[in-house]
Amino acid sequence: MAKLAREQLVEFSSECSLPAALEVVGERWAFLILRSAFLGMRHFEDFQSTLGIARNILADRLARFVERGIMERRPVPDDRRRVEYRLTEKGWALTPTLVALRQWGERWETGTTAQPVLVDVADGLPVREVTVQSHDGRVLGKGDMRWAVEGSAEDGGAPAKAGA
Amino acid sequence: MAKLAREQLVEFSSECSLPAALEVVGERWAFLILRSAFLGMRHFEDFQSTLGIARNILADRLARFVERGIMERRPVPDDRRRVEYRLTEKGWALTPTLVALRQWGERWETGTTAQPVLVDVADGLPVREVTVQSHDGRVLGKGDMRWAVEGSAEDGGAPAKAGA
DNA sequence: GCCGGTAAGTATCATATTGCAACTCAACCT
DNA sequence: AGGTTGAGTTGCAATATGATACTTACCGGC
Repeated sequence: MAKLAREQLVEFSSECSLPAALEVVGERWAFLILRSAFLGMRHFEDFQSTLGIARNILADRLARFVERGIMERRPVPDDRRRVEYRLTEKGWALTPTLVALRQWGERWETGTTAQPVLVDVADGLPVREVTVQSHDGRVLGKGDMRWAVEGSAEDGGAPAKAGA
Repeated sequence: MAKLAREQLVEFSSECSLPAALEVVGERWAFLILRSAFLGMRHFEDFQSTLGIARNILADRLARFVERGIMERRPVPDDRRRVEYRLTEKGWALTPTLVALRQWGERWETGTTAQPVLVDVADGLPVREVTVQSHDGRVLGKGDMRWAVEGSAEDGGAPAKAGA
């Protein structure tokens, strides 16, 4: 990726949506709680006992998730002690992020593929590695992409319309 | 995604590589520092001034990144006060995660596409949305994937061996 | 309609992490 | 020499996290 001028970096820093995302999922435990939710967990006690997280922290995180629209909190009609936390569409939309992070950990940290594995329901085969791809689906490596500003065609390429 | 038995969830929790990944990039500031590095920043003062992070924390994060193999620290020969921090291959491998997170923030938090945008150097067009895909490249949505254990086919497949 | 137990939290206090500002210290610049 | 820059430390205040204990509402059996 080509270097940018320093002013552009500063600008990027201030208006990028990464900080916004991190405000929601950047705290300790956030991804781990989400992972449990992705796997089907829904109740306070389940999150608590499997993760070993302190109860007050868990309560705080769940409340924040609900507040930020990542999870929905709803009482269970059958048993009025129980409450269900379930992912909203916004929450499910974090799947690629979570999978990418896990795959990175497998490749570069643990070195092993852990169970269970995420597979395609259609054929039971494991999902692909999550990658950054061009508009037409080519997998892009480190040298194949660059940061571009607005409609500036930089090296003569087509005007970059909003998208990344 | 289909639900898993509770035992499987617990097992997953303990051996999944997500915690391993989070140990490296799960702290506050980690992704923001990485973002700056992806954009081409290399020096302590640049990270510090653009991010506004406390100097001691920055020093700590950079040292940890180096320790974990995400960045490489090397003195600049021309000016022996200066030090360069640059991403290793392992660090660059976090690109999909970072891009996925940023895209999520754009879609669900800020609602706008921020500058600069990541584009394909070949044609200058913005990269695709990062998605989870099947082995043959179909984009998989929430209902199109499930967690499966070992080489077990569909439901009731081979006995799920624990461990690994 | 009491009793032991479960579910989802709060409250309290100890420990860790972060943030801020000032300081060091070698190296460069003039 | 004297001032400045780059890359950090140091010391202390402000937050966040963690470990228990406690509370409240509810269930199911008797």
